Amino acid sequence: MATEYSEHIESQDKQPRTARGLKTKRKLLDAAALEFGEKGFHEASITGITQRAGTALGSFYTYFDSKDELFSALVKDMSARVKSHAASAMTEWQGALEREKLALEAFMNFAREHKEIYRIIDESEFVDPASYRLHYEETAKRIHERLEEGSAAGDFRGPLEEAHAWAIMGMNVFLGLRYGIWSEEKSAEEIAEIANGILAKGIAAER
Amino acid sequence: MATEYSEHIESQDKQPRTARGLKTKRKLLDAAALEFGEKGFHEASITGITQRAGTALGSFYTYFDSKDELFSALVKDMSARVKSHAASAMTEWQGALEREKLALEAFMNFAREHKEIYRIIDESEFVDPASYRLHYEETAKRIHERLEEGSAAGDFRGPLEEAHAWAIMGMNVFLGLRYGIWSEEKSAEEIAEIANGILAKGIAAER
DNA sequence: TTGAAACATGAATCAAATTTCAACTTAGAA
DNA sequence: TTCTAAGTTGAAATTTGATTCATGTTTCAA
Repeated sequence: MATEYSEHIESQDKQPRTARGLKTKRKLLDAAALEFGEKGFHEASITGITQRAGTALGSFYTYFDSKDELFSALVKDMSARVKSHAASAMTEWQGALEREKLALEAFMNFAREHKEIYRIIDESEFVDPASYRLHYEETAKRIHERLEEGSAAGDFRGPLEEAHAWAIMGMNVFLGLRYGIWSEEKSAEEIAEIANGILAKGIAAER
Repeated sequence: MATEYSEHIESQDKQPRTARGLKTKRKLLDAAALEFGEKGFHEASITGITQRAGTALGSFYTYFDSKDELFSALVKDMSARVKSHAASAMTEWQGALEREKLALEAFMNFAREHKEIYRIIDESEFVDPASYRLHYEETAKRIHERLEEGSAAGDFRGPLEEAHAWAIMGMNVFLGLRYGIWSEEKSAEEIAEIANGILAKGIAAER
């Protein structure tokens, strides 16, 4: 074993060692989020990224091994951001049902404010499938945990399976695309209320 | 006006004029569906497509103007196929709720049998956004019409809006991805039943 | 203050596809 | 049977953008 610590963490990208380097890497990351969000992975170019960042083309390779590696890093970063944003929005809730409403509302607002994040995660299905899958599997797992908690608390009927979580996640993602990204004709609250109505009582006529 | 009919339908690709040509174009289309489905748009190559089709590289350009144009044609074709498959599966139904179940079940089975179609439509979000949008807007419209019909028949509560249709579509698409494309651990019927349970009565505890 | 490591630069290199094209073959109407 | 339009072929031209690298500059610990 080597005596140095953390020396061979493979695929860890080239870390900056000075304040200047850190700043440059940050600029590249931010520029890349914009460029990828605007143009998509393939239309985006390293040239475009470095131009936005205001650095030389070559500087890109001081911090990243390749275009793919950068995209991958970005997806993981965005995924974490979505997660943490949702979590922080679900602090104040009365019941499990209301919590789901807050989750969707937060997601919708986040999508509106960060359309580039939505697009990057979505495109990872084709550019970095493993990250895409991980993102949605983890998201589904969190939803499923909330559902089971809700069942235990008597708010939800049981048993609710993983598939219920995927159904809810799908609803949320498509509503986010349609009413968050494509148009903002309706408020996030309004949309969240509609989805919550489905979760509360379905769409069947009163018995 | 020209006397010939249908002479200047722009962007109509180069139509074959003999049986041989028709056959070649068909081979290219089928090969392309496989190639795009397997590798995705950017990893796919014209070379790969013509090799699969067993034609020369140059023959591709006898029938298509570009790789993009071919992809676009394919998306529209696949979109129509999904639509018609779903429609033909929804013939025998007792009530509006059951009809939605049949629709999802059909979609799941179709996704399993034609994973390449699922992928091509999904990737069109980035390669040919207009077609992607059209596909989902039309699908949502059809769902919405079914919902309104269900309300009128007294099966569904009213009023059900466009957003309800998008929510249902999102559920279906994500369940299709998770339990149709990624794994077939559960039967389509089982998954459709779970989703239908949500539509029937939501997930809240009994009042 | 100074020297070595870190960082910045952008022209040049490399790689990988798409698309073109001129020569050749086949289909099918007259 | 003949002749022309339709179709086929694959090597070569183009295009496009990622990646390399030799040179110059800046940082910062000693």
